Amino acid sequence: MEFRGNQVHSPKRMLFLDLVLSLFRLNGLLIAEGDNMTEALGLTSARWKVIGVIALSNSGLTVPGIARVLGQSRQAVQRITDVMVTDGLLSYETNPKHKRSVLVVLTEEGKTAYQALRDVQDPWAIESTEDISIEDLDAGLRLMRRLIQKFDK
Amino acid sequence: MEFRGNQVHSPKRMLFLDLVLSLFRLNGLLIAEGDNMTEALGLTSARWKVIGVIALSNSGLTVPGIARVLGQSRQAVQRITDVMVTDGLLSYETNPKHKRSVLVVLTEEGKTAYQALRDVQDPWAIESTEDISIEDLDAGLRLMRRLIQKFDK
DNA sequence: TGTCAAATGACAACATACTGACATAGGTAG
DNA sequence: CTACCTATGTCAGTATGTTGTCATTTGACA
Repeated sequence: MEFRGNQVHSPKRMLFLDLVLSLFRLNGLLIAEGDNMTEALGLTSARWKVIGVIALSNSGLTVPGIARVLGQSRQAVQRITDVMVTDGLLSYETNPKHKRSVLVVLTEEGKTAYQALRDVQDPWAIESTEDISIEDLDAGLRLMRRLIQKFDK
Repeated sequence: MEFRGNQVHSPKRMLFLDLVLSLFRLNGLLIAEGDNMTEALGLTSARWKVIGVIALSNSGLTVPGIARVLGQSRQAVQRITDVMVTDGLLSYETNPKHKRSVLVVLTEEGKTAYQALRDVQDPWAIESTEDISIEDLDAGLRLMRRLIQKFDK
């Protein structure tokens, strides 16, 4: 077979693959940003993701529930939450709706950590978007949600 | 301290954090898509990322160079390329510009794998964007590039 | 009620990725 | 040319995340 490394690319296809590569790259950069930002708080990317999801939820969340929000396996979340319970950031509470699947809640220490997270995250979010219009952000968000809906089945 | 979980959020800040969370989610979904797509080819996400970067580069790439494109640590890329050399997909060639830092190139088997990757990736890219306009894709790409430039320092 | 598929917890094996540390090569300023 | 800083290869340790498996619980349905 001849190597067709220079074959013709459809513009739309190249655009989309560029988008995917950029998304991979930005994903890594954002995790690094978050890690740097929360380093002083003793948090890591895996931890502030979990804290964020729990803090934003109104009702109680189970481990598989957190995993569904984050799009990760329940085992990965379980491992993180176990460590965070040991560290005092989270606690497991009995779930009236399920005998085995407990609810994950923030302890007082966890709430303090979330507040500290907010205190660094808010200025960061403002600064990061200071020269980007709300319209551009909204368009980007809508595009990603369309793609998420397409792939999340 | 009182828990301020319901405090006021600035619209732009919420929009941006929504965008970040969606990006995390979409990142995971795209990797899963790629893994499913390339499962039959014996590739994994880490591998098709490396193959893609090498195939798209005109000049030779070193391990740290691939890492820079992908936004990953050189050690992580080194581990992947070592395995891929063992498996016959890649080979290391002497770098005229550097005594120790070799160039990573696709072997014939690697080129075949890239072609097989293209054969499944192209229809996927077309199908994934069939109801999205080029303008929307381009706007999303420009937004991500702006953010990448902001964080990549 | 009895049965069975789905959800969950628990454990294990593996893949991926980061950081730190140290030695060597390359490039540059003096 | 020397000294110094950066880039790179290499090894080690750790964190994160996936998949697979099995037992138990839940919920729906005949």
